[in-house]
Amino acid sequence: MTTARRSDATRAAILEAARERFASDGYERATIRAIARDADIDPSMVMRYYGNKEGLFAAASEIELGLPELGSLPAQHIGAVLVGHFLERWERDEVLTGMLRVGVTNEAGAARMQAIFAQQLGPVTRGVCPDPAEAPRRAALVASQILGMALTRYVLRLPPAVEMSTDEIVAWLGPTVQRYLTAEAP
Amino acid sequence: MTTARRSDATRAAILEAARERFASDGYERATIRAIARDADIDPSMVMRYYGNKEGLFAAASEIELGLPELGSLPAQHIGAVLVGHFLERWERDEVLTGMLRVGVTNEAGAARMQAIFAQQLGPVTRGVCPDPAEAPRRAALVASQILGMALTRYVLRLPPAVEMSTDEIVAWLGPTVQRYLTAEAP
DNA sequence: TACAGTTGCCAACAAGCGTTGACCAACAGG
DNA sequence: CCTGTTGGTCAACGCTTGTTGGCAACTGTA
Repeated sequence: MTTARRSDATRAAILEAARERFASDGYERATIRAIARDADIDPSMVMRYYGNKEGLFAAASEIELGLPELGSLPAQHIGAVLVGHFLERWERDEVLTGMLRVGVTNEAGAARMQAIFAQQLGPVTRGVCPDPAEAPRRAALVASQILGMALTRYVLRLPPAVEMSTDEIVAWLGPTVQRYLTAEAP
Repeated sequence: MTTARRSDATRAAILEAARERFASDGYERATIRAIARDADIDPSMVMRYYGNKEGLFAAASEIELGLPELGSLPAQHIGAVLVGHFLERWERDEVLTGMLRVGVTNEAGAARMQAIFAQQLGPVTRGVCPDPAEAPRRAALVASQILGMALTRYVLRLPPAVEMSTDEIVAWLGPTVQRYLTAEAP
């Protein structure tokens, strides 16, 4: 275990500012100088503590989806629970929106996104779909619908998608996700 | 009608190079200099013919989805036809992938995307969903699923999404889109 | 007190960006 | 022929970017 450093506060401030900037501006437009300004420190500190911009991004994009255990839930409600959980997670802060934004423009961001979904959504699906060998495919289908809603609602902001309530979205998307998870392959 | 100019070939070369660059690199990283290099002309020509970078983007992102008339189709196959059409359109060239990439990072790109879907997908849904007043919402739901699949398959390239055949995708997503279009509100 | 390590700021670097204006060659109409 | 328009090149501008190294201030140890 490493002992606390005096610069921990600075490191944390940088990381927080970086997350916000990456989230709202994407990788290219989130400049180190702007991040440093937000964190009220000198740009060179960012370099000292995170090496370079890519290192900063790697450090800033460690994300926990915090998915619930689905095994203990009534099987026919899994879809709705999952959709609701993602919506809640998405509206809590801008981290996931940022990840999406960066994943689209940046190769490293896309890789990070692949890893997050494979490691965190994959296991959840493995327990509930008919043929475990098909779990990755089911997970990808679920991801396509959930990321698609996130894209239209939080990034592109298509008006009808923005105006829907979370309950309505759950009611519409829940059965879709449910089917992707538990239905027999078509 | 405007008569042909000697510079039409140059204009077209710029536009084509711009579309490819915007598609593969996104708005920020697609530099005017790189576009000009691809088109084998001087960067200043881009400025002369398209004013500035935003003008070039606007000119390069006029997109025709070319959606079919759904009125004449068997009502229960609309979903599958729509999904298949989008997949085909998406794989034909990189224009839509580029639009997606730019729409995520750039305000003007997002606006353009809103317009395209409102003008081209909106009318299609209006004819087939139970309550015409709900058409925009239905269109947004359809867009969420179709754009979500495009995102995971063509931009993020999640392996399971890439490996699925177009037929499989149509079989999985078709019923979803069908339900978003024609089912009673949940 | 002296000294080494850490933390931070400052000024500068090279490179790349969008953009501009001067300048030349080819053409068109009189 | 001259003249004005069009198509195109070239060199430069002002600015921002990521990144670097030097230098001052602080902290903890001996």
